[in-house]
Amino acid sequence: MIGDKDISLTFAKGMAVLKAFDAARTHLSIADIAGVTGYDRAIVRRLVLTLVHLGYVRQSGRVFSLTPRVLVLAGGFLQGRGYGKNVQPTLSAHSRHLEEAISLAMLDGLEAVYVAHGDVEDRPVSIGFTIGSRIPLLPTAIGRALLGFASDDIRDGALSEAPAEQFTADTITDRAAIAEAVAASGRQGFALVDNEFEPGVAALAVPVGRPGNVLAAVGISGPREAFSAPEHVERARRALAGCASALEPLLAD
Amino acid sequence: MIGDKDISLTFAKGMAVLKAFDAARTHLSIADIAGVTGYDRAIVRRLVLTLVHLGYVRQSGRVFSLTPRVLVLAGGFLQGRGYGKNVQPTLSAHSRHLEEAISLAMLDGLEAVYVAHGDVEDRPVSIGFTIGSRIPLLPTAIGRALLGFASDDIRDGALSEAPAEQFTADTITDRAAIAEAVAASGRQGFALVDNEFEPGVAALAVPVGRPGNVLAAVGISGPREAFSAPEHVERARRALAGCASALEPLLAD
DNA sequence: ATAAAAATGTGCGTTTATCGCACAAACCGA
DNA sequence: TCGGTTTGTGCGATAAACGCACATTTTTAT
Repeated sequence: MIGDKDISLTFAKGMAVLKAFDAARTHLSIADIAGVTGYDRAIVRRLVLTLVHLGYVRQSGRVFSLTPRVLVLAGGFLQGRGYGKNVQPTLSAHSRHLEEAISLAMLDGLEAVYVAHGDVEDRPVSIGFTIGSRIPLLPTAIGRALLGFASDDIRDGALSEAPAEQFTADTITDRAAIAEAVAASGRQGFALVDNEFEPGVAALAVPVGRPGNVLAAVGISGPREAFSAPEHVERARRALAGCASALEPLLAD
Repeated sequence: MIGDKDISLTFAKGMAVLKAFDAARTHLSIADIAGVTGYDRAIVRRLVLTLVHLGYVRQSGRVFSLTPRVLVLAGGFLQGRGYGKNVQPTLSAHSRHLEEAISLAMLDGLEAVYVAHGDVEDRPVSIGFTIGSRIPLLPTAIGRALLGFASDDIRDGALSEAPAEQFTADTITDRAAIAEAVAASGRQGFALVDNEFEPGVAALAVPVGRPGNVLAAVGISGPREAFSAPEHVERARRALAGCASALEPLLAD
């Protein structure tokens, strides 16, 4: 465990300021950031000006916003693992073959993060996820696929601590019921979620990796009607499993 | 100008440590990071352990590497501007229509950064760029398209300070000649680069925005033979110009 | 247009966190 | 197994950061 003496408080505060800029908050004043982070206004001022100085944030009057330079930090992760050369083409090829846009996500604490995305023609845009989008674990197919193959401690931790928010009328929020759904996902090697996260939307996901060591999950989503035929679901499941197999060697460190 | 007293040195050091992880360096030891950043080993140790504590970096033995959580920082930029709902679908639709994978990049200091990417069937993967990939300005179509529409000070600064590296035998490295090519790009509203950045590859790019206020650039690349027919280039230019027009309102702050 | 409220800029004394060195311990490579 | 390299750690010194209060600027409401 990292001791207090090994933590740089100033750096941690700085990262909290950087993190204050998110999907819901793009243009923030010093007072806004102080509100979000809880830090004194003078602290926030120095830290955000440091980000401006480094080029990660721009200032327009009293309002600050992120610059594309923050993408370079993500590029450090994606480029370093050859995502552009290997993962993305694999995902794109399987998306075209399945004629569904396949997404790839990874566990990140008590949620998942979109890491890559295959594209296909004329797919309806739902929530509009991008690389870096956060996905709740408990009500989503990708989340349940990840947890179903996660190690015991990670799964149990998420099942007891991840937010169990009501997204639709059908969202299961009872943690015991979610645990059972996750266990079933683990046994059958896929997760199917119907109308629990996005109204009118179903999703199917398959883990990448092996039980106890989940690297990622791949999944598709669409109007729930598209998932009502069992043979269609089975065809999609097989295709996602094929995609997962192809991706596994590319994602192993 | 931000005064020294408004800069947090510790936070700036921390960001330098985070930035040490890049396309070429994914797994780094404390000694490696100290080498890359020039900071004392003890400083580096505290800062990288802070990143581990915050979940952006993982430690395996003596080696540290980025986690998917850094993508969430990028998500702050992408999600906040609706890239998933608006920019990406527009880029994808234009890519399918043109039957070429169109990339979107933005200026970032003395280089450009890939921000989004359209996908098409069976496109050869060249360098394997991803979101966050850095692109040199002087030898690339996207770079020249950006500079051709940039404000005078940005363009002149880049022309004198951006690296003028020799990527191929055909790379123009004479700054006066590059300046002329950039000026031509600005006048004609597009840049065409042939075999200057990737051997055997040509690229075409169009700026998004208006002269003096460039928001981004869109571009395609492929085997130079594909760009040899003037009517093909003109067709692609028109399509990219249409894509740029469609994207402009989406990218304006 | 004006006044009040809110936000920001700034200086600076105080405080705390960070620095950085040296030695011990652990790890790695030959 | 041993030597070289790297890392862990403690801790006194110091620099950086804190944080408060007042001045200034900006914004909002009337």
